Amino acid sequence: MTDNSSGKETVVSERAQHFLKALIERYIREGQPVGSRTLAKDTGLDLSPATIRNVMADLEELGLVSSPHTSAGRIPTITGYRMFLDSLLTVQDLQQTEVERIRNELLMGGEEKTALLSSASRLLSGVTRMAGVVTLPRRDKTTFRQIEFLPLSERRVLAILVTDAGEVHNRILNTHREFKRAELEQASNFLTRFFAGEEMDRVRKRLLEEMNDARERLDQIMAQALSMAEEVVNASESKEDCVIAGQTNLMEFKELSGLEQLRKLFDAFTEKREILHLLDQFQTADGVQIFIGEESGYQLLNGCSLVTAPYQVDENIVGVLGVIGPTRMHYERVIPVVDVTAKILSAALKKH
Amino acid sequence: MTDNSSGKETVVSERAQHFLKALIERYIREGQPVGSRTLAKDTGLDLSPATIRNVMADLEELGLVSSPHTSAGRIPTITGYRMFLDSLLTVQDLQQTEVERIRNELLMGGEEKTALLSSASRLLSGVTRMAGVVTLPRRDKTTFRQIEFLPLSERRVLAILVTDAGEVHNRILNTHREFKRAELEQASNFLTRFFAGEEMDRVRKRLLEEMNDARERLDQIMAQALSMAEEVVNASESKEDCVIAGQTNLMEFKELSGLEQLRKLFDAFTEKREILHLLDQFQTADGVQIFIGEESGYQLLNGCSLVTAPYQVDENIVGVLGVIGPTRMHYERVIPVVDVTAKILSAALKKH
DNA sequence: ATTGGCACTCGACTGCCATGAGTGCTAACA
DNA sequence: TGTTAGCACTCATGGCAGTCGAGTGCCAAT
Repeated sequence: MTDNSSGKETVVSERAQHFLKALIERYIREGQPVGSRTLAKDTGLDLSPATIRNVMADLEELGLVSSPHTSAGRIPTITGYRMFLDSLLTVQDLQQTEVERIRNELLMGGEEKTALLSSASRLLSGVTRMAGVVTLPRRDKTTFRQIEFLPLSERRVLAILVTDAGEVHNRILNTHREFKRAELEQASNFLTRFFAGEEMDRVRKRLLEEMNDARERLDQIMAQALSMAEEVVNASESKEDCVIAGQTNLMEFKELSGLEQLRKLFDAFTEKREILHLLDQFQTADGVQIFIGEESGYQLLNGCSLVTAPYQVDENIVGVLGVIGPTRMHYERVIPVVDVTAKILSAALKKH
Repeated sequence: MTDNSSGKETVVSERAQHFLKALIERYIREGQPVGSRTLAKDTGLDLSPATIRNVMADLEELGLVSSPHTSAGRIPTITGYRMFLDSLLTVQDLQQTEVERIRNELLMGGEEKTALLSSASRLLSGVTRMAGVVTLPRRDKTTFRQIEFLPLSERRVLAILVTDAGEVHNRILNTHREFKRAELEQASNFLTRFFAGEEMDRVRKRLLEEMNDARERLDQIMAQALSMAEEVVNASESKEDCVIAGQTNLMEFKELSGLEQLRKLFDAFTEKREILHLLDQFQTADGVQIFIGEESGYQLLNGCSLVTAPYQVDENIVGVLGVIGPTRMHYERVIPVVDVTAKILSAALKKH
């Protein structure tokens, strides 16, 4: 009995996989434990419930499904989901018309970068009826393009920093003395020439070095220009890094309905830092990635899954976008949506 | 029987008011219908429950309280709350130490305007454990201070608009031809001199007039400068108008726990437009205002109240801040907090 | 290998009853 | 006349027992 016709112990037989797939698909649709009878009807082969039960017992032993209590049907476990996602799932591509619809909606809000990104987030949440999330390109990967100082009033100077992604940061500086317009212009020119094209984190580092240098040379004007630059560069850093839309969609799902659970999730969304940290991990891989909440330590994502895809500008991956929803989600639909959105977004950012 | 000793029909006797107050205070604490026995113990006077019942019957007839079903205690109605808030409520001032704590926390995030406002919002939500909300000063009440154009690359110009509140708006413009730095500077100077000190909506109007004018005079450069200015002025308008923090706190309150209800509320928070519209109504009055959800048509605020106070910069009311929470909230605590926060914020903005 | 049958388990639902909190009303009392 | 005590009534709540149905595990038959 130990050595069976076509399957060793630890390998899941062809047929068992088939059932696992059917079970998960059914469970995703209905959200309730699925029993042997329903499963028997669901799958094409006509087998009796009893047969199914045997297979189920096997699957349970392998840890792919489990029953919440003795006389309920089976539900997939995390590892069951994992297997499903890795090798069983079949995704059909989107209709061309739907791709068009996504493209249109994405570009509707204008072609400006930040508008595009928040459009993408809203779009994802709208189409999938879950929470859409988009990370903004990391600041330190962007490069310095230009810096300008403008006199506002005596002792107040407006510093403006432009990055090559077309982002503009500004900050009002209170200075010790009044600066003439010409002085400021000179400083702008110098700094711009000096740093243009460098990555922001390098700029930051070099600024500090140069400031030390200048202090030794007692070069007053230089020192002041540098310190002003440093202020605006630092200020440019601590901004929003992540756009999330459609959080409230998640309230619809009963499996996330524990208020406690939901609340933590929402708090995480407003804080964003943890979400961002999580998403960063997917920055590297290219293509759609799926992440099941429980797989990480983050228990606030229990019951959730994350479907992500990186997007790029000019061949470089600069950010990640995706969807957060209950683990029991319609992957076969969500995956292509995320995929396509990432591609369209990448294309739209290229033109820029 | 119709003409009673000291109270006409429609007037609430001194004593009845006392009981109403006790009842509401109790109800706010406990959240459950309060019956005659508990109320009898609660109030100082020692009267038997039976007496209380009589008074309650009167109050019910006047529409100030109601019982959810025949053998439950009484709960205040909207009009009951209104009377309570208008004439019965006694607020004690905050401890000096607490005022200090609020001041510190408010100023913690720096003294920049937007930082202050979002600090205020977070502060309110943190102290009251409900949702804090702050409207940003309306754009058209702010006045134009300065505009600048900077060349970015050929055909791309960065336009920067500074208002007297110290806000900076910027926008990248794609132009038809290349502009020299000197040209741009000239345009900046001209426009700044021309519009400085005007309110933004007037600026917008005059810009359009002048553009027509310029077209007639075939004044190329002027026309272009004006159209660039118009673009950035318009862009400056459609920004976030309202900061909300601590939404999730509202999930704690069982009276708002209907998922449907909560969801709508949260959606309104992310949309913000309706909330903003509502808050605008309190822009005028000065001092703490209390608004009970049901009193307006907005049914999404059913079960909620709004405690607001306007804040000012240099004697002019520029915005409103406050707290959204369940109608059953601790007004005697929330009111002074909102009041003090508004005052401190006003003071902090004055220095600016 | 697959199936039918049988006993068993468990959650969900139902009806029932006792309990207790609270009310309205009436009559008695100061 | 205002206050009180007492009584009958209502209703939500919680526990208990019973039923139903979905589902399982196992065993014997095909």
